[in-house]
Order: sequence, then C-alpha cells, then structure tokens
Amino acid sequence: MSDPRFTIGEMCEAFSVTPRTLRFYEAKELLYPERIGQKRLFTKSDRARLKLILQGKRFGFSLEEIRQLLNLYSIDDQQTTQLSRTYTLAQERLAAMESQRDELTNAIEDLKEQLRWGEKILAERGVKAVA
Amino acid sequence: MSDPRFTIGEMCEAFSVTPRTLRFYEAKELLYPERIGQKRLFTKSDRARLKLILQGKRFGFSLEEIRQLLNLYSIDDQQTTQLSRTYTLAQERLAAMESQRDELTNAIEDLKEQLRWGEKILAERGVKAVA
DNA sequence: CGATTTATTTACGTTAACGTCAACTTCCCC
DNA sequence: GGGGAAGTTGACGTTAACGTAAATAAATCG
Repeated sequence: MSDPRFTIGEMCEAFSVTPRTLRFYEAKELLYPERIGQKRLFTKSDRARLKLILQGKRFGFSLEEIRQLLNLYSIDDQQTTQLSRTYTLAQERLAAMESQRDELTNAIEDLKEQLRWGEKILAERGVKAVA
Repeated sequence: MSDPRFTIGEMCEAFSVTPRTLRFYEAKELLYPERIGQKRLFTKSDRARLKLILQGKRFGFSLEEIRQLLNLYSIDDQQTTQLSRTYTLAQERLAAMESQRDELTNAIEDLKEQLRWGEKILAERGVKAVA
C-alpha cells in the first residue's frame, strides 16, 4: 500500500522530457528523487513538482523563479514566520502575473485591430481573407 | 520638414537600451538605420520598430519570432499573396497569445486559492496576514 | 553466461541575447 | 591642434537550459 515509485524512464515517458532534463532539475534542486543504490526513484511528490515546473516554464518563468515558487508549496510546519514571508512573496508573484496578463490583453486588442485593418485592405483588393 | 534622425546615443537614452543592443538588433535584421559615413542614423520607423521589439520581449517572444512579427507591419505593396499569408500568420500568433493568456488566468486563480488557504492557516495560528 | 536494455557520472558543445574590452576614426571645442 | 566625447568594428566572455557523447555499472532476458 506504500506510494509508488517511478523510474527515470517512466517519468520521461509520462511528461515527455529527457533524462537529462530530470537530472538537470535535480542538480538545480527542483526535484529530490530518492536513491536506491545509484538509481533515482521518483515519488508522487516529484511528479507533482514536475508538473508545476513544466507549467511554470510555459509561462516564461526561469527555473530559478520556479524553484522559489515551488518553495511556496513546501510549507515548513514548524516555522510560521517563514509561512507569512512566503505569503507576501506569493502576492508579489500574483501581481506580476496579473500585470503580465493585462499587457497581453492589450497586445491582443492591438493585434485584432491590425487584423481588421488587414482584412479591409484585402477586401479592397478583392481577395478573400483566409478564415 | 523632412523626418528627424536620431543618433545611437539618443536612441539608447530614449529607450533605455545599450548601443550594443541596437547594433545587435541591426545585425539580426530587426532594425535598418541609415548610414552617413560609418555612423548610424535611426529614423522614425526604427523607433516604431524598436518599441514593438521591446514590447514583444516583455511577452517572452524571441528576437527571431519578433522579426517575423515585424514583417507583418512592413507590407509588400506589390504582392498581395504575401499579404494574405502574413494575415494567417498573424491569426496563428493571436490564437497562441490568447491561449497563453487563458493559461495565465487559470494559474492566477489557482494561486489566489492557495493564498486564501494560506490566510486561513495564518489566521488559525493568530498571525496577521501581511496585506 | 553473454547480450541488451536502462541507467549513471563526467564533461564538453550549443543557442540566445547581449556584456565587455580593445583598438581605431570622427567630430567638436577652446 | 590636441583632447575629450561619441561612434565604429571585431572578437571573446557569459548565463540559461539543456543536448550529446563517452565510459561504466547494474539489471534483465533468452
């Protein structure tokens, strides 16, 4: 009934990454797989963290930034002080993300306008815009 | 009444970039300043392009991606075919940006939940959450 | 038991986006 | 006309995030 462990190959298969990537993340202290002899065994926790890492990357965060974000999830039960510090850290991150989203929203609007303009030009020339 | 030209120094001042950066962008064919002898003279058009470049970078686009985006703005008046091709390219880009924004929106929601959860924990322990 | 398969460490290679000299020209000022 | 100040072209250095190759070990399969 104990938690399952995964080999590096299984992890790579499941998340579409290379072994090099997982070893690299471990070296950068983003993952902490167990060891049996030399070989790595990834836990459920490692899977959860890896999922967050890959998500973070899609948002354009650096691995170092992600490492700090991950620390938000590993809460030190003993030190409440630590907790409220990470809390403010999370709020800062949130603000950054929101402003980034707003910028994106604006850029999207601009692009849409450009597209409408382009459509008009194409229409004038009697060319159908590719839907 | 002719358009004003700007030295590399003026450009750096105006956009908070280094000369190296502007020369690099020229080498990568993102900018096309004129030349008077050896020296570069940046036009109004270069300023517009540079503004878009810096904006693009904030969205996490690579310089190569930005270069392609910039070509959307420099429309070849002779070849309409070219235009409708770039039009679809712009639509793809738009779709990518929208889905990226949506992902961000979700992540923001997740983070907010985490924060609400953290607040409760802090409250239970009698610690004020840092506003 | 020998051959794969799977994994490990070590270490050099790679791309992107500049930073950072070094070694000149050119222009302007007193 | 002798300096700064501003600008130019190399060319090597740097960081991030892995890729890739070499040499080696452990486990598995017929």
